[in-house]
Amino acid sequence: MARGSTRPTSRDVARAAGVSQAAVSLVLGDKWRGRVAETTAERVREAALELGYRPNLAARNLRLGHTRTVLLVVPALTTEFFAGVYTGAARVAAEHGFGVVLYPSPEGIGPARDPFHSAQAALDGVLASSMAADALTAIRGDQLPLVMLDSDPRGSLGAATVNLDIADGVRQITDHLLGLGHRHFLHLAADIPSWTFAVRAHELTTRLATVPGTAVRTIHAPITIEGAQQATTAALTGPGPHPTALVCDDDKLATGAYKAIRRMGLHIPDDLSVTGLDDLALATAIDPELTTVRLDAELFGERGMQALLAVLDGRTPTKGDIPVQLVVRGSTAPPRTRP
Amino acid sequence: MARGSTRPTSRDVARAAGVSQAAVSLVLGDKWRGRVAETTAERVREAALELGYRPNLAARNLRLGHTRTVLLVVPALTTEFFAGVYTGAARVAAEHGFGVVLYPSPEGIGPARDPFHSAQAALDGVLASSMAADALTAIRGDQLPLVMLDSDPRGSLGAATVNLDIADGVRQITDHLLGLGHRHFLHLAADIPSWTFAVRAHELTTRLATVPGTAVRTIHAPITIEGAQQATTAALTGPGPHPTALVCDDDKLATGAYKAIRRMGLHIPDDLSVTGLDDLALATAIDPELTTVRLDAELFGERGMQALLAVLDGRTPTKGDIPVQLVVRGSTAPPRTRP
DNA sequence: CGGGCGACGTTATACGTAACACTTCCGGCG
DNA sequence: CGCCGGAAGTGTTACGTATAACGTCGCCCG
Repeated sequence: MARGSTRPTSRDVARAAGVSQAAVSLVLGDKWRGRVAETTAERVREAALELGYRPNLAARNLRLGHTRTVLLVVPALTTEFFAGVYTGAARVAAEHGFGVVLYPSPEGIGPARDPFHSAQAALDGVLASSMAADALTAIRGDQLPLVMLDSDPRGSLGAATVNLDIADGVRQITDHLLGLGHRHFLHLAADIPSWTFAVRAHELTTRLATVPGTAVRTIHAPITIEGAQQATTAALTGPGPHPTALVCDDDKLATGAYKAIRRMGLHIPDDLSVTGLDDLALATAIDPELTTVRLDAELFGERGMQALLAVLDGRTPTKGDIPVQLVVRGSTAPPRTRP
Repeated sequence: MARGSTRPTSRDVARAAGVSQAAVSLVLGDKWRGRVAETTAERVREAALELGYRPNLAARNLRLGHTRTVLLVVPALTTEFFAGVYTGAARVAAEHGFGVVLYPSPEGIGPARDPFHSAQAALDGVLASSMAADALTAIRGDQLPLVMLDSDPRGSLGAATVNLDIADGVRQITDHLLGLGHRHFLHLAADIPSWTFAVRAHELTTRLATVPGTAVRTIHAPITIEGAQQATTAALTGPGPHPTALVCDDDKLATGAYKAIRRMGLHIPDDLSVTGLDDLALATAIDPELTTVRLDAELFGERGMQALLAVLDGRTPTKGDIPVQLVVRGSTAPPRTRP
């Protein structure tokens, strides 16, 4: 980990390349046309790459007096609406060389005053969802302390992980459906190669493998209402035996499935039992209300942050998955006919 | 605006208070017990307040070598789930003197690589939703260039505004319902004192005032499914004439109203027409699909950012509200009986 | 043949803050 | 009377970067 070694500065790069710090600044700042020889510039770039040099943005901002960064204040994160606002704003900003930082105005507690403290400068550490895995390559570029959320404990690059006990949630769902008498399952899975979804599939299939006479078929869909609807329609109108229970990877997928099932003139739960996972507000907005597994998102966030603070402090984060709870509602019932 | 005047530094405060810069740092850093006299400390604090001094965090971070700021990487903003994660993380972080900055990993385009550029240092400007009005007092504390989203063009402290043409959207809804034959309206309004909601109420009532024989009653509810459900239930079970059309301030409120109406055994749209505003994914997830007004959130974000960039550039942002579009779906129909 | 200019760099400085090391003043104590 | 120690500050430096100002050297042109 090289805990004690400090980050290389432009002067270190200069020493390594045998030039002055100013030359490094010119080359890396792309201001060297006609000021530095091509061969020298190349030497500097090599040295920078070699040392893994990253400019200290605090210093740069101090020197420059500006940051090309803008703050977007939004009422809360719950609204899809402001997600779109962010996307559009970030796109335009990026085209102009600006970055956007989000400040969700506090709902309830939170850092009430001084949003600017929140929106400051370089980072001491990173808390990352495994679903944002593509961004992690960039993150590994820096040597920042990292804690992963809902990620494979083995194979997280040595980073600490904080996980919800998703496996137990899936076990609870499966046992609930088995107890009702279901034997033919359809698994509506997210088409994202993330550990948190892999766990769902693994747990469902291994659990069912212990019960004779069961069958499960898996279909994949993007995590959108439309995507789930299409996938469900395709699966249910095809040939083969009809499932009596539909296990969805999350509540949003379940909502899409609801639409597909409704369009086909079928009834939930009489013709088909449906389960979700998350327990979003959505789960009780749809009819019938969804049987799902409640994840305590706030606790998850708290535990994640505590782990990161521990790492920053040189301590070892406490282990232990966060428990989850099955919530039975109107979308599950015994199958109408025994096959 | 004092465009040219630069921000006061700790040395300016020192000069004004007749002490050294070091003393200012001690006093404002709360490290002065036994090092500076109480009367002197008070003089420094007064001078700082007088000049509106704010420490330059880029300089502080450079000096300190850390930022007490942490990055939370989330898959996207659309999920309520990660809103909870943020809330919990931000609470714990605040308790430890840490701030949290959000980096929503890009969906589609966006600033793909280098999230750290996005998460950098102090701010050049602010883009603020009027719904986050409470945070604005803090924002006005600094002299940052500001652009307001969906805010009263008059009375925004001289800041530029970028607005959706909400008034026209409400007009389209009202005309649609009037055209179907509705005369008795119920208005389910958000209980937030924000301009964007005030516009809805104003436009609905003034439009109906021009049509003889119409009546409208307004009830307020928090923007949650539960809150809307309770308010709707209370309004519909009370005495008085029954409305045939329910106009909701947004799609989420409409979803809560759906639940209330369903629980009462009434049918949409036969017994009651319902409208929303936003056109979230939610609007087509519920049954029947919701007649609502589509807001182009991304365009809104783009226009807002363009305006802010213009201000930063010393230019005057282009004026003009962003058009919106009525989307008619299954939740509206002619009233069953003419009163 | 001299001087100027372009190529190729370097030296020095400033951004605003925090903190270490140092000075001065004064009261008290042996 | 001498000196010690705490209170009340001040002088100075360093954090890492970008850039303006300044050399140096060879070559070409008048």
